[in-house]
Amino acid sequence: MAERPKDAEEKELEALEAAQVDHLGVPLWRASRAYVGLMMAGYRRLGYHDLTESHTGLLPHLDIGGTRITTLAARAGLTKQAIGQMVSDLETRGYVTRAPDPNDARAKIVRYTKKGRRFLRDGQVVKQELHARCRALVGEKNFAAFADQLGTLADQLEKAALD
Amino acid sequence: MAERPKDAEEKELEALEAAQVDHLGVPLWRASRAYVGLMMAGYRRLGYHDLTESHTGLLPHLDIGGTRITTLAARAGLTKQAIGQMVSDLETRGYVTRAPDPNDARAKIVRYTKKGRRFLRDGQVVKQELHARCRALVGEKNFAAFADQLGTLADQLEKAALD
DNA sequence: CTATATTAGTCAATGAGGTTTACTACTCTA
DNA sequence: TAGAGTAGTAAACCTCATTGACTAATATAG
Repeated sequence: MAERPKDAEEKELEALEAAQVDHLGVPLWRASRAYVGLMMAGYRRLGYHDLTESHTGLLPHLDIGGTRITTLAARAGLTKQAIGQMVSDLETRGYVTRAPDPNDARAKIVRYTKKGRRFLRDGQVVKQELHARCRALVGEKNFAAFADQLGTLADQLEKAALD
Repeated sequence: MAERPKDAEEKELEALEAAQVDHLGVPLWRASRAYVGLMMAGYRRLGYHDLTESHTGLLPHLDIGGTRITTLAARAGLTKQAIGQMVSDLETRGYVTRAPDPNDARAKIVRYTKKGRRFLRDGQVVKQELHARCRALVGEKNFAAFADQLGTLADQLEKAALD
């Protein structure tokens, strides 16, 4: 290995080393992770230690008037089984209740409890703080354009992912 | 419930409904998810069906000259146990090898196999395509600024997450 | 030149967050 | 009114990553 056995391979390695481009996926992922982390930290500071990321991701999809499992699944982009599990968790922890739908005996309606509504209210504060922080980081002037471009990117990439 | 029992609660609900702000976390998460999805789809189109997201996330951290498990863990922001598992997976699938470090008998050095280098090369193509796609979506003119702002946001949010 | 602390890596158990497959119960429609 | 479609549940499994406990090798303080 020390007496120059393969020049071709060496060249290949150098070429690979040079080609390491950093694509948009990296900052996108890092920003997303950090954002969620800060949100969870905010919730914990307010005393919500029993909620995981998936819980806090689900709750905003729940309408004030109550929502069906299937609807939640569609909104969150998950299977209804997954939502069913989360709802059970949240029920155990006292944030939501599951009641039969008077209009359809198959369906059940998930609703906030009082504790759930309190979380929702507190959550708004956390989100607004974080949003303001981002606004400051990006810069007041650029923020609107940035948010708009990010939104477009998310929309278009999701559309592209459907092939 | 139909004869106006609680005006206070009704008001509360209305207020909550109105307060649903959409924060930056949502598009950030959606864009990140879609991006990764498209990358994986690209890899699959090239015939890489045996690699998961975590594998493709790890490989770029591996230097051409080989890298220690601990170093990989630090770069990826994961525990060395987690990296150890992934490396074992990738070893089984034939993308990397694990060799003893001649300078430190405790350590092992993870290196690409020929198959691994081929993946790295193909991966560059996939990433470049996707990057170009994003560039077009955001707009040629705005792209540099956008990428820069996104990078800053990621950096700062990560720093903020350290408290 | 030991005694001790640190570092590299592994093993095993566990947990979070989902998925697929298979099923029951109800509703809608032809 | 029979059959297709829809709402939800149950169970088994998968991926990704964690914590805790451990071995072996190295570095360092006395």
